[in-house]
Amino acid sequence: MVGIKDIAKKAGVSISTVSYALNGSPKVTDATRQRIVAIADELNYIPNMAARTLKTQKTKIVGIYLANYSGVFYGELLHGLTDTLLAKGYELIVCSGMKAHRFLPERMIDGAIILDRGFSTEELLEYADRGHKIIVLDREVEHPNVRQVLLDNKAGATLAIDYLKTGFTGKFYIVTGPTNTYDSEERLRAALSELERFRDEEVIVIPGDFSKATGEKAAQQMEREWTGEPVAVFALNDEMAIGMYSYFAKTQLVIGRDVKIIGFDNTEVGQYLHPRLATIEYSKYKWGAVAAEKLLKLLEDETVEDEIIYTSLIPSN
Amino acid sequence: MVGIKDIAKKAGVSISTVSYALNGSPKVTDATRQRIVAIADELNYIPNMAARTLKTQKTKIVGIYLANYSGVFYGELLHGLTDTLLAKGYELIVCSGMKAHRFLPERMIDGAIILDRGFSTEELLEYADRGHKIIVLDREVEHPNVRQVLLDNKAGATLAIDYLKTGFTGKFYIVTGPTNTYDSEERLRAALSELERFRDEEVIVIPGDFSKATGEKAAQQMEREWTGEPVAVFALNDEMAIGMYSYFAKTQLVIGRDVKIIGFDNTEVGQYLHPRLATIEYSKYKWGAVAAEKLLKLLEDETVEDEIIYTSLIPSN
DNA sequence: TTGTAAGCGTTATCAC
DNA sequence: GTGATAACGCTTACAA
Repeated sequence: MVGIKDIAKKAGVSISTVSYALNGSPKVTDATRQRIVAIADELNYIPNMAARTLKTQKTKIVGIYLANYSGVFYGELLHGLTDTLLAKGYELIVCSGMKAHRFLPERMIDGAIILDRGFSTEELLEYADRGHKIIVLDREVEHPNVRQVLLDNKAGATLAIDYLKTGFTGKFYIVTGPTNTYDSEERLRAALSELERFRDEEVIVIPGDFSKATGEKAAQQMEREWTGEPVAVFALNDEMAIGMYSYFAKTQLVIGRDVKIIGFDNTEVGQYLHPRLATIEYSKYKWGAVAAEKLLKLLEDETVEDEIIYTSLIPSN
Repeated sequence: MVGIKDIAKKAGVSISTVSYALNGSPKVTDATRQRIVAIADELNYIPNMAARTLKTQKTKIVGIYLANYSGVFYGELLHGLTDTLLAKGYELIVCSGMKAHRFLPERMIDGAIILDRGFSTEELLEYADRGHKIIVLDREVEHPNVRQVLLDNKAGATLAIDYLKTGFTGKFYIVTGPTNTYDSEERLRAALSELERFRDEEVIVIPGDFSKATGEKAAQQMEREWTGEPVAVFALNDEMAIGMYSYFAKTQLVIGRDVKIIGFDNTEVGQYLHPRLATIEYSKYKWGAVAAEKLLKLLEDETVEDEIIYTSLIPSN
């Protein structure tokens, strides 16, 4: 392996001069810098990041923790993240799995963005206490080293209920996400509170877990409980709504006529369903971009506020 | 930051003893090990990975390079990768963007898996020459430090053509991927050679780039060239086929009657289209699992063969 | 402007 | 079985 030592030898200067030259320090003349840089890439020099990190305690890498990799869902989010990180000289790595949690305390990454319920809030706070900077996308946390960029679930859920409500009277269903999930609980709370404004309605809450499978099970239950009257359902995410489409397709019940459905997230698949899945949309790109921006500011010790990502309605057709 | 030095002081032993104890060396008595381990997590000790890496030149991390994060496409692939890597004590990080290429020569990762045309073969060979181990998923490379795990595009494309051919006579279209892409070229070559077996057919090749947009443009061209006779089209990936669905939906031409389409990749969206998108399927999970397995063997200096991932047909309905 | 040298936190090679 | 101590490759005072 060729290091600055080799370059120094070949250039007839000391290693510190090489270091200065390569790091663009003004302490070195342009002439020597040019000479050193030339030698460096003639020798195919590549800096050893471990050595640099050991010294500087910074890696210029941030990690995003995702619960699972599935779904187009994350694509846009990651684009938003990388676009703003790369612009500031940072790299992004996507982490998953418990063992990768160590990246933070081991200082392999300078900061973390979390959208992963598998990362417990206690653990997260432990790292925050150690001084690590964190942005959470899936919970509320109060800590000087943690900021949150959350979806406006309340507004989204309210829009969803209002959508279902227009031109419809009858039984309401809500299919929830996993318990103790911020997004699910917020959406449920807001939906119920909006429904309360219309005292007369019956609402049945079916527990789900944001998976297609629980969407199908929920649809099955609705079929069982079918009375001949149309029903409206708010699936707290698109994934479950898609599961419901799959199930209803095999029954006599037709979506749009017997069952009115709305999801949440505006995943790609939804727009190809018949009829198009009504859903709550938000900019995943912006979500990522804002999260990255906040994290960078936090790393620079600037003052940072929490932020909300707004939502809007996409009706069916 | 607490390091082995602090533990040593508190335990009244030397740092080397602490290092031995923490790394499970047999050179230390169980008694002292227990004492040291106890002190270590009492002090909340976390090993510094930069220091260890600097010394050992190994990180136990492998990187996967993806061209873009979009699509459910990668979800399964990544699952296959992580499942087998974690089982062997390795971590996976997902890399994207040119700057992350440095992770390999900088030794931030022990090895790489590549599915990213942005990573040029020259660069790749340069790293391989430096001794880095690489698995490629998107090209053919001959090098002792590189192995390939490729799709059986030939079989897949042949299946696709045979599918289109059954019960159909008329004009054939093929919409390609970007030029110089292994998968696109292989599929095109195999498709054309299979079509040649039926001399009588006319085949029109439309250049695309695997994006939805070029699929739409191709569909537009087909509409323009429409003669009233049904046409069959092999879109070299699902993404473009989906774009074609979108376009044809706005025209008089109906898929299944006027246009027979098949894609490649079996992406999730395809199954929700009407009619279901015919496509060529393969196990993305297995693709990832095999790639990871090969890389690990390469890292252990075991002998490793290239491998092929088989494909099968999913018809429309 | 350049050189000397002291770390950064480990691991690993020696002695003891 | 345990303890000094020399690397690992780099950054950065401080000295020249």
